[in-house]
Amino acid sequence: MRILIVEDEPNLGKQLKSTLEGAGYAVDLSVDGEDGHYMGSTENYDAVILDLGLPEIDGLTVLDRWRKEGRQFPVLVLTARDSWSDKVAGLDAGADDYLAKPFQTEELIARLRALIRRASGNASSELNVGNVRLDTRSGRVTLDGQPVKLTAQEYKLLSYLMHHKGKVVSRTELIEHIYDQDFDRDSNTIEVFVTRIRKKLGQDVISTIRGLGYSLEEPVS
Amino acid sequence: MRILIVEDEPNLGKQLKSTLEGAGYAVDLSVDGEDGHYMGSTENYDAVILDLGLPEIDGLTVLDRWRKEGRQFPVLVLTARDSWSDKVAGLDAGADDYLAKPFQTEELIARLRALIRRASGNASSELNVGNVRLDTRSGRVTLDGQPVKLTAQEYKLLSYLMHHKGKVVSRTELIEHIYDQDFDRDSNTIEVFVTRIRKKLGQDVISTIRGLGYSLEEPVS
DNA sequence: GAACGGCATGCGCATCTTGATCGTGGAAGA
DNA sequence: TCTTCCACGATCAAGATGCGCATGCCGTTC
Repeated sequence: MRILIVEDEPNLGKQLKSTLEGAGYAVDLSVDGEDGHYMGSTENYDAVILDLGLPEIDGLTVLDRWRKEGRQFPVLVLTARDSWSDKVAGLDAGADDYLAKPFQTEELIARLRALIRRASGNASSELNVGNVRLDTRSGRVTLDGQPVKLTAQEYKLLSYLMHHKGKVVSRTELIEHIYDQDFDRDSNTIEVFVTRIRKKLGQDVISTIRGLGYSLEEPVS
Repeated sequence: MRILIVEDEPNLGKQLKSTLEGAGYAVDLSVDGEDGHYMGSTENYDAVILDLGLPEIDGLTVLDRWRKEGRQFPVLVLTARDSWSDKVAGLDAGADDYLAKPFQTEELIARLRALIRRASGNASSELNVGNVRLDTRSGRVTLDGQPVKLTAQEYKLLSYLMHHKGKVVSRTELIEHIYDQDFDRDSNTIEVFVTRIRKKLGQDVISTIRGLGYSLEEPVS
């Protein structure tokens, strides 16, 4: 899952970035509204964290532009404490959730998770495909109830596929969502991780559609 | 489905081409307006992606010429960001949709899909013929609700037929839309794939019209 | 130094293609 | 109407192609 943070205060921004990376997200950080807007328009994010108190362009303006451009990603807005007017304005402009500064990083992560879950149309924090279960809250994966140890990248890849189960996902799409900007597009890392996941969870979990991509949901032979 | 991209910036062009090929399209790429216009006039495309900011000939001119020549294919225009005048002019000149640069590849694909769908007169992303259903979004095919595994080429062929159900489609037309330029036209690949699809989906799905081609929609016996 | 992520290589096999052969529909003639 | 023949399409099998897989190594990080 790939996140964009638009936050003008460098320290807070960096801290958030590393916290979220620790939680298993691919994170891009933008320090002003202009650049942030551009990134959000260009790249594919699964969620955006947007500080309203930006210099240059106002956060609300950025949000508004995105929505006018048709960007669908869920946006979590950060506001100064007790700024009710900001909150209302933010929700009007198309924010999906909001959080008052200062906040606990844990709460941020929880809300983020909920946001992404809702956006992909899943009600619960557990995703099931076949005998594999993935809990987005705890970040745990089980096979037939038995815990399986996945590395960070393996988890990201599996998680994305499970959030889009049934859909045929191309390698390009996977790369765009698992890595942050600037990643060599012609390398076989995706294949390698698919192989490793299959070793841990069984061959049938991820099915290959030659020439198109990968898909969850066991193939009907 | 066969797409023409007219884009002067080589990197973006190549990237688009490979992304769209990954999504299952046959793609021709042209790097200048003159050549692009020629290709569009000569070959049969299901959709065209046209950058307005071309050197030599302006993209609008190209579009205008095509329309004057009676070319009907849907055109998706790429414009510089926030260039409203370009947008208006493009739509006036006969563009079917427009997308501001920079854009997300996924959005491009979604719009392209919608364009092709609309052009073939379908409202939804699901195409139904008899007991066969094809979902263009997820790239899946079901027979009586049961998923059927098709290879990339089989899918392309079936998809084209389903987008033109009822119409008699000649073998030449199929070849032109499933492969990109430079493909040996006298071979019996089409017949082979028709046979294979029939094996997977049933004999009656594709009916043969001798001397003319193939058609979906069960024959009236 | 252990674990993980990324990269390169060679191999195997699914898929595509081709050519050859078989089957069949339809026109023409009796 | 029936028969014959021809051409077009269907099917099959073998060969070529290239995609995806596995493996091992190296650099980096913790």
